[in-house]
Amino acid sequence: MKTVIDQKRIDELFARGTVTDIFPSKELLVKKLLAGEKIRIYYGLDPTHTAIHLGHAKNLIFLEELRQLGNEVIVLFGDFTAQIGDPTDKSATRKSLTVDDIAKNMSDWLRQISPIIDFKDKTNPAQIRHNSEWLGKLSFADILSLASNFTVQQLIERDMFQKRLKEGAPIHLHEFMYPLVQGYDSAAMDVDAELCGTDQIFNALAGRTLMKKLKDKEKFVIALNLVANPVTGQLMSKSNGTGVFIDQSANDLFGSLMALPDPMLDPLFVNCTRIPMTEKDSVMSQGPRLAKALIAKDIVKRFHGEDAAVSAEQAFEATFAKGGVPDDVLEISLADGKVTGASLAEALIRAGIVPSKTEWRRLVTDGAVRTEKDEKITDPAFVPASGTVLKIGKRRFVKIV
RNA sequence: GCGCCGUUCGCAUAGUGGCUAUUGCAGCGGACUGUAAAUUCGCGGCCCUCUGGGCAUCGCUGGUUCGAGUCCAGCACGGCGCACCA
Repeated sequence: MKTVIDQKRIDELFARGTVTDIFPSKELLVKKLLAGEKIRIYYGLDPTHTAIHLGHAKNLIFLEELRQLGNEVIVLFGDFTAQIGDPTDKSATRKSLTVDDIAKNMSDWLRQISPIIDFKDKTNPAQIRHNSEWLGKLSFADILSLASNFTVQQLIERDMFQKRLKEGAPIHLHEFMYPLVQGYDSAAMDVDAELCGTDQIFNALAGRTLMKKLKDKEKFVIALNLVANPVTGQLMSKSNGTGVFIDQSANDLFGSLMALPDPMLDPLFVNCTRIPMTEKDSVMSQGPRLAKALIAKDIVKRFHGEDAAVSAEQAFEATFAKGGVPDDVLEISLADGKVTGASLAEALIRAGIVPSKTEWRRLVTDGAVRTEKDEKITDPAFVPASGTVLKIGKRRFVKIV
């Protein structure tokens, strides 16, 4: 496939604000793209867990755009590196994963990212590679020879290592070598460029160094920002409750996006949508709630399609703005045998709605349980009639059948 | 191998042998809202016949004690330092 020389689109892509830094320079890269030169670029993922949030996904969205422009894009699964564990942002050593864990994570990731990046395009599909393919073959002599390209002084400069040294925390030798190992990926695939988050710049630059030495080639490094709350500085992540995970139904995804704090609007618009920047002011001027809905719809559309996005918005309106009940309520049945006061709690536990009977009692006592008609349930041993719809808190709904 | 230190909730932290194991973040629920933020009030192992009661719980196993997260011994895991080897 030939590349697409679309200056407007290329400019928009690099001007959105999602790109933080480009090595050696943005001008050189853009010049290359505008000249119609096809670049081979990869984005690496370490399949250390299964939860992917928008902060990761938006990098893949960026990669997909480069693919659509006719470039050769590679999604690299770090199945080998995942076994080592990247020390980035970890004060302690990450525990090693088993080969089985990694395989499971990878198939899960692939399923989750398929909607946003096209692996099946007829003329220019995104490729999938695994770094065990080449890293697993290196002999000890190869590794030593690779290592000779770096000095301890270069590697130890990394913030993370400095921090650990200061704290007297351990730095294992295999962690120390991580940038080197990751850097070798670039050389093995003979890429022209690497896409990464700003937290990975150190590693990506190690790859740049290796490319220069081994292949005498200037590898570009495109560093994309990390999605963070501009007010609190919190990154999107599970531990601080700001992560939006992509493995959700259209309705849930829409809901998760609406629940984000307002300061996230800007980063979401810039990184996760492709609404033209020229329209940003008019979107934002509608007020945070409407702007958020618009952004949420655009994001849901990417994962689930236009129709699902529209109906997700409608369902959201009906359920939460008007206090209704969603269409797709989970249906549960009480005990097969004799129905007792404990039947409801047991059925809820079976369905995974509540973790224990004690927790159920607590919810009832707190006034969190009500019927469709907004009648509060106050008795934990309440026996609902068939057909009753129960609301537990704001977002748990069940129908008794 | 020797010495020192550590292991308490998802994460982080406190805990002079004493009854109910602290606090923060994250979480859940209520109020107010826009399922926003901020605020505010409440929850916090499990189970029951529920104004009450029972069983658990501080890495593991044993011990001392009327009583152990706390003291002792052993073990496991982790860290730091030293030594040995090279």
